[in-house]
Amino acid sequence: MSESTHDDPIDLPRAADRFAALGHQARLSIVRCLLRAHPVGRVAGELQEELSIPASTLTHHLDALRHEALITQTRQGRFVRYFAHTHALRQLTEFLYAECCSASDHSIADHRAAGPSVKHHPGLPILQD
Amino acid sequence: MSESTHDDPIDLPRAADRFAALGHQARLSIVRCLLRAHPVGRVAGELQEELSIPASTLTHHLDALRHEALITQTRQGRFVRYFAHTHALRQLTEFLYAECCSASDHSIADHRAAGPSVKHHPGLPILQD
DNA sequence: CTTTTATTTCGATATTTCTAGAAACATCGT
DNA sequence: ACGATGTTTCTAGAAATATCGAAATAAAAG
Repeated sequence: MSESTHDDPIDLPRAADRFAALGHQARLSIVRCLLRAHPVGRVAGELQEELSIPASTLTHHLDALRHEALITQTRQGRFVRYFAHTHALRQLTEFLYAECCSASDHSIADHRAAGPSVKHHPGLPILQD
Repeated sequence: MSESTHDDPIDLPRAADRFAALGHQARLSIVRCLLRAHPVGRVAGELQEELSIPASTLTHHLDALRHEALITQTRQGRFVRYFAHTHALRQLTEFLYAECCSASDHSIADHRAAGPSVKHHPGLPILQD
């Protein structure tokens, strides 16, 4: 029990790149499929069938995910098996969660409450109610 | 204790669009800034100063985030104040986490170990070495 | 009502990303 | 060695996204 969720916190530019990698339907499908198949993984052909896209397009997306270290690959004979890189994915959720957990959900409901008012110097946006 | 984190689970195309919205350095910076400032929020001018980008570019990114419901806005006199939409952001982390939590971290370390062999029909991808 | 401040809209350009066929490469079975 | 199968590389056109100045809009201040 030494390795619960010990992180290297991820930096913002990297997080943005990784979010971008997930920001495509085909690639997010791949990642979800690999997470569900974890730790067995899936070979490229299986992914291709699941996604119904041309092989070259699939490879392109797999490269993009691999470049961001969100998945890994290994050759098994004629097949290439892909795996979700769960640690990298967890880092990503934690990037948001770290900031998000302390934020309670006031904002949406009471927008109006956010009141401007009480201005000091003109030009300085004060919040306060 | 009624409203812990009860979700509408988010569907994949929407999740992909939202990840894409986060997949840009400027926009991720905006979101992080708004989360840190939550629930006070930030007016556009404050965000612009923090990011050091032209106003029109900032608006463009704010529109993109708003279109994906990741942030909200409200006018306060001459100012427009922006807020993180924490629920939508949480949904997004949960989209990954839901699949990710059950996936323990075997894959990276023992790629080679990937599993049993026993090939049946040629053409069926079996794992194992 | 004119000016000043805050922000958005418009428009045009630059850049990146996506898509997918064809050809190449890798490995297995015979 | 040959043929079949699985996957990647190459290529190029199409589509989407990013950038930002200039003009337009909104609201307060003078």
